[in-house]
Amino acid sequence: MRSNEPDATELALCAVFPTDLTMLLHAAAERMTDELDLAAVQMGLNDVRDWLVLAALDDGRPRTQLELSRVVCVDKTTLISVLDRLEKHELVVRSVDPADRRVRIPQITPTGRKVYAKFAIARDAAEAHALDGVDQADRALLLSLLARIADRQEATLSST
Amino acid sequence: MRSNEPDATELALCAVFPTDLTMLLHAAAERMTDELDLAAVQMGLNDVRDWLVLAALDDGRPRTQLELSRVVCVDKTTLISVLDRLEKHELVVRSVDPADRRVRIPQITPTGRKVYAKFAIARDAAEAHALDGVDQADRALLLSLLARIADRQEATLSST
DNA sequence: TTCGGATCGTCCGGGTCCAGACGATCCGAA
DNA sequence: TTCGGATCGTCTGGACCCGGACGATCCGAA
Repeated sequence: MRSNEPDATELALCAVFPTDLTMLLHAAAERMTDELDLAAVQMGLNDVRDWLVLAALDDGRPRTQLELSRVVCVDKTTLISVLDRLEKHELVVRSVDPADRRVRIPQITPTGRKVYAKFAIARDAAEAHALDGVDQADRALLLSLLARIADRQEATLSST
Repeated sequence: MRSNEPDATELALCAVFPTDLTMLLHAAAERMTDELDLAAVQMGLNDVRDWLVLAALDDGRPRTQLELSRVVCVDKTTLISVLDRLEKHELVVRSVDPADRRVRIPQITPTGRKVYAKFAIARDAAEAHALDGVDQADRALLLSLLARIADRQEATLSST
């Protein structure tokens, strides 16, 4: 029950760390994920990694599992369980590369493509909702700054 | 060794999902966290939760563990292990509220304050680095949009 | 005072994650 | 051809996370 202290404790971390970039990034990502996870489970996907992998596969470009794990930033061992689940639901198939029988090429199936398309609609709606009332220029700026932050670290990492 | 395929596979997920808000939020948060985790470990903290808790305690406002767990968005059971670790390193102490012996009031110690201050410098440097070259107005816009996204969902949640 | 329900911090069980080890396979050198 | 090192996907051990249950404590009603 929240009848005792309805809003006193509800001050989210934004109230405590109003200007901390990292905190805000986390909180915002969390909020979006929560909303999308809800949509994802409704159509049989498990969590953010499922549709993340599906999204990466949706462009049809062949990738090995290792490449895929790097692209979506999921540990290769964890990726196995994701692919196992998706394959069980017949959303992807793993085919062996005839040129190199060590590697598996996960591919999205027509069913998988359909599920992902349906999910993409929900995703776009959620993102549009989150940015409701923000004009186009500001949205573009937000996205570009985020992309800049996301990419920046590659330089600092490779300097080791 | 990255001598074989140095940059071919390095195209991060921004290249795959250039316009997806949620993805970018995740990636950006991840990058910042990676950088800050590095700084945190160097001064004896464990991961993002440690300095998150420390940051919340640094304002000196007394909070119960339950309140604290809500503020920093950490499960109350997980918070216990965080506090155990911080207390072992003498960065915080748990004192019993004399008015209600059920509750514990975690408080930051002078040592903890010192460690956090040191970390805060590294954090500010990392964030300044991430936004290097972005003018003040754009930074403010970024922060406000992130805060907006982070807070937005409370409304949609409480509507249930 | 006594007592039942509510709330605090903590503990336990099942599930998940990831570093490291492993077999299978490729490829270049001899 | 043969062989040693490198790389692929998979498996496994130990650590972590969190929902639910627990004892301790508070507080209002009788």
